[in-house]
Amino acid sequence: MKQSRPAPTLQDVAVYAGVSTATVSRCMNTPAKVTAKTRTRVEDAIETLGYAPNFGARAMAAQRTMTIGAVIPTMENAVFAKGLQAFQDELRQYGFTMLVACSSYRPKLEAEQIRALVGRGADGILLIGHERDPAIYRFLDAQKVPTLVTWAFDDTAPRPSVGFDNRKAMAKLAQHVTKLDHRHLAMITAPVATNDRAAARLAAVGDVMDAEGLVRADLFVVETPYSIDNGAAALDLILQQRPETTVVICGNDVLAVGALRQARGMGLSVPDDLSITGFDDIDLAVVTHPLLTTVHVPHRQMGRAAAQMLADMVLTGAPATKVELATTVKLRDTLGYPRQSQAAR
Amino acid sequence: MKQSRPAPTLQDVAVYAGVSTATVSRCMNTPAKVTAKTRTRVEDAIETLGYAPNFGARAMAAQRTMTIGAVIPTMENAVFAKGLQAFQDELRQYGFTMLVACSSYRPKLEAEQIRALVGRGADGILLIGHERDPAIYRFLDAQKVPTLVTWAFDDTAPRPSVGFDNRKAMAKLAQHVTKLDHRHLAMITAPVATNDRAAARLAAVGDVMDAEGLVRADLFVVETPYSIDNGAAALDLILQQRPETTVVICGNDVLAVGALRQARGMGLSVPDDLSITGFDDIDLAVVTHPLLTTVHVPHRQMGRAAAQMLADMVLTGAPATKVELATTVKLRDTLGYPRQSQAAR
DNA sequence: AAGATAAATGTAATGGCTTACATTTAAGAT
DNA sequence: ATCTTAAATGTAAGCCATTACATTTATCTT
Repeated sequence: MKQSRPAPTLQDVAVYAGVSTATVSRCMNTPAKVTAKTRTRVEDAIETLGYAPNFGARAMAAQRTMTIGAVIPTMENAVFAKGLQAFQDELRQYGFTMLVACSSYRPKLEAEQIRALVGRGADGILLIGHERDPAIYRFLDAQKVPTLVTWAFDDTAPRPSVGFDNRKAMAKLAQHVTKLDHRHLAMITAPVATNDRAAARLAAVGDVMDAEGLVRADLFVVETPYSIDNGAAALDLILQQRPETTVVICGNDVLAVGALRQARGMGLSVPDDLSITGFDDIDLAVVTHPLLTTVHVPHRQMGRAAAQMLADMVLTGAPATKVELATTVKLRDTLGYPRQSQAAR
Repeated sequence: MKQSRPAPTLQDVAVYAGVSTATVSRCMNTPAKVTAKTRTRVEDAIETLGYAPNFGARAMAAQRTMTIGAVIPTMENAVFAKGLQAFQDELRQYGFTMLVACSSYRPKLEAEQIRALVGRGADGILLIGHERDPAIYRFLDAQKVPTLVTWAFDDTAPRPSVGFDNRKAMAKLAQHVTKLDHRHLAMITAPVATNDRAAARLAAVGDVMDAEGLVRADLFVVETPYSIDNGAAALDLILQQRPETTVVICGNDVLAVGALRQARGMGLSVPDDLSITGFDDIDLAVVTHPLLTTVHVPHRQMGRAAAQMLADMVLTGAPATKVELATTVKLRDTLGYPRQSQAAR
């Protein structure tokens, strides 16, 4: 068991190299302050002893960890994976290391993980979406850990954030839909209770319906967790309950792809018999047939921008700001005119 | 800056609650040993002060972190994301926390990250693939950190591992290919230099060619990094250089999907004009048209099994073992007879 | 009600590293 | 050669939670 582990310490290295612990420490942190000769001697000692600095001790002594924590809902969602990869790559430029935790969309778990990350000495925290128990924000404030919210942009929220306005973005797409004269809309969305991005996208569709003289309450909504199969099942349900539906707006590409598969499996032609739209513009969207109409989100850019901002906040105590990134509607091949009004073409 | 951070300590909590630090510590670690009354008092203090235990100090004092480190090539690859998610979920059952780092297929970076993870007190390490600088294994041994290799299985390797035999798995698929009478094969693979899984898959195709009386050296190979676009470009190159090619075996699904897109974009019918196969069986594979013939890898199962094994190794010092998981060839719609011999159908 | 025993709590040493400050060594000036 | 001054190195205090051991308090016997 671990107890028996006699890992070499700074002390051991110092003795082996015949210098003081301070010198060894300097070799690792401020090499310029050490003679080349002693440095090589120390480096050799480190190598032969197989020494690795004890991070806990270092964090405690230095009061700084050069670590940023990120809590995302899940790694399985390609959008987070992509954004996070960019975030990490950029962070490395600043000398930071990233720690990830996944909350599986469970608020309790998220709170726990935030605490764990802070306890681990994270110098800054990256969070997805604004909405969470105020106690968490209070905690973060008490700990004075700079926190950045991403994947969402909300002018009214008090926190710094780098993201896009989910409501605006989805509204843009929904406008395209209504402009094509669709009157019977349905939506497949991720569960909105613990996901403010999903909720915003759903609300956006309602907004547009209102504006276009449709009845918001007429929108048929199916909530289901993120997966291709669930998207397919949801479409099935929609067609059963509301066969008059002409367009299915999906809260994300994965659900849309599932819906698309199901529609085609049922012998429907997309978009001639039924239109389907997605959101995120992940790789999936450009390999389906027909190509998915969706909303492009600049995941990479978002990750990179978030890294720069958070690094700044931590390093220079930079003031909190809000950055809004633009999304673009990608009109591809799954959105067309509703079948009733095809003559209007 | 961080320096000014007066985060509450155990001491602060103890004072606030009017007890000793030991009692506070016990409240958190062995609540049964504390009176309900004092416990609530302490918990209140923790809540109001916004206290979070300092992980570094805890690790140092307890000599154990309940943390497992994982180093994967990249999060952007869905297979790792999926496996890792399962790994993490299972790990939580045992009370462990997972730390992830991404090496971007750069051996130097991987070594660095392994060191960092060990320094962070990881009680165990999960690695992808066997092949790496022996110095790393020596280091891990010196530190006595249980290490598990996954995503690969190799009887001859001395380390414990949970995975599948990439060579065998690809050979099974290649046999299906040759059985269909393809004689002009090409392969699109990830760069093999720092990726033993990719190398094994490539080697497997050669093995089968040899066994079938083909000339291994005739296999036209294109190495390119993981991305849909790269897969597309590679197909283009193949068709330019070896127009007689009848089947393109891809090292993974992402490359295959790119190749598929390109083939169809060039007006080729798949599989009538050209066969294409993938590897991994990720979501992408079942949304393309036609459906991708590929090798199914039990990512989730692998993640779960790895978690159990590694947790055991850490907790009970369980002896190192090797577990081989089975893969299955998914014959879907992108593999058919070569065009020359269509008459043979 | 006294004594024995168990439960609850407290005391203080410990772990590995960084860094302010003290000291030694080397380089440069005359 | 001698004295300044700067560079290199050393000394030792502190960061914070855990836990063995000591002490106090509560519970149970008889």
